[in-house]
Amino acid sequence: MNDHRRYARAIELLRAAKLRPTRQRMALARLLFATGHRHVTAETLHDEALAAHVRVSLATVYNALHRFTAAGLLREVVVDGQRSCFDTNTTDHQHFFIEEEGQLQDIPAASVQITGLPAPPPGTSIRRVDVIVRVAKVSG
Amino acid sequence: MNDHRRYARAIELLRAAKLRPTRQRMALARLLFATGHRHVTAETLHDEALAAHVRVSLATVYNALHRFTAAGLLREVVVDGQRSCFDTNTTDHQHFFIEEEGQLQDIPAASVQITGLPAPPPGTSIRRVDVIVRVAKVSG
DNA sequence: CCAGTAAATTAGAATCGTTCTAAAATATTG
DNA sequence: CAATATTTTAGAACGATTCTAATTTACTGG
Ligand SMILES: [Mn+2]
Ligand SMILES: [Mn+2]
Ligand SMILES: [Zn+2]
Ligand SMILES: [Zn+2]
Repeated sequence: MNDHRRYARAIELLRAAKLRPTRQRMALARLLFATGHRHVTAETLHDEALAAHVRVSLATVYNALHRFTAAGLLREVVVDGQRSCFDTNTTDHQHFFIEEEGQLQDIPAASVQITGLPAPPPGTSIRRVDVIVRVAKVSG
Repeated sequence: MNDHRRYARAIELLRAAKLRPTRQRMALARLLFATGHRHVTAETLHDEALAAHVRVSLATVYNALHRFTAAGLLREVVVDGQRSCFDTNTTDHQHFFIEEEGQLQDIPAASVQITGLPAPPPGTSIRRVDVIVRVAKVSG
């Protein structure tokens, strides 16, 4: 799926999710979906919007990220206890997390196999299996 | 294991980590290590201490959790972006996370196999592979 | 179009988990 | 015990996030 297609799909899904296509949401959707997969925090996206001369408040960025996530356009990735990270790649995949940089990097889902998972606790069902491979820089 | 023995073990662990065995640390170590493996947050441990009539500040609980972690007595588990969770089980293992309850449950490491991990990004090495199986309650 | 209504945006306050500060208390060493 | 280093602590500060309530914007039916 190319970028233009993804952006078109985002607008489509906004409508399907009954989210009004406001100036702010369109601009954020474009930043998020028009140039390949992204991992953003509320603050990085807000900074990016301001740099692109899109006037939008931080509160609206938070609102949009959560609405987009609820609509299935984004996925939240938990990497550290301090900030939320949002991923435009909603397909099944895992992440490298570079500790020094706080940077995420996708691992194609297909390459990783998880076997031998026991049954979930009684009365529950598996929603998602999150794999974070924490890596650190090495000298050399 | 009786009280006296537990005290001895707590002191031993703290000494090995070059941490002075203060009243607060001993009490927290006893709560953490004397009754099987635990998953705690700073706040749950603080509440527990107060309930056990151990006078200790929340700041000291945070300090202790971090010192214990640095000393290898605890491991930090990231489950959501809002709070830090500490695990007395420092062996290689994974977790079920019950979303409604915010509860962690151990998965024995031996049962799970992860294969097909690609090489880490250039200039980095793998520190740890975190697996969180997110489960939700189902009716029935 | 327009008016009426619902939804969204916003600045700023509030909240919450966590960390920091700096002063008092405690442990260790000699 | 004195001298020193470490620890504890209350409370302030912090940073990410959420909330509030007033304003603005989008939609709908006429
Ligand atoms: Mn959230
Ligand atoms: Mn926080
Ligand atoms: Zn990703
Ligand atoms: Zn565990």
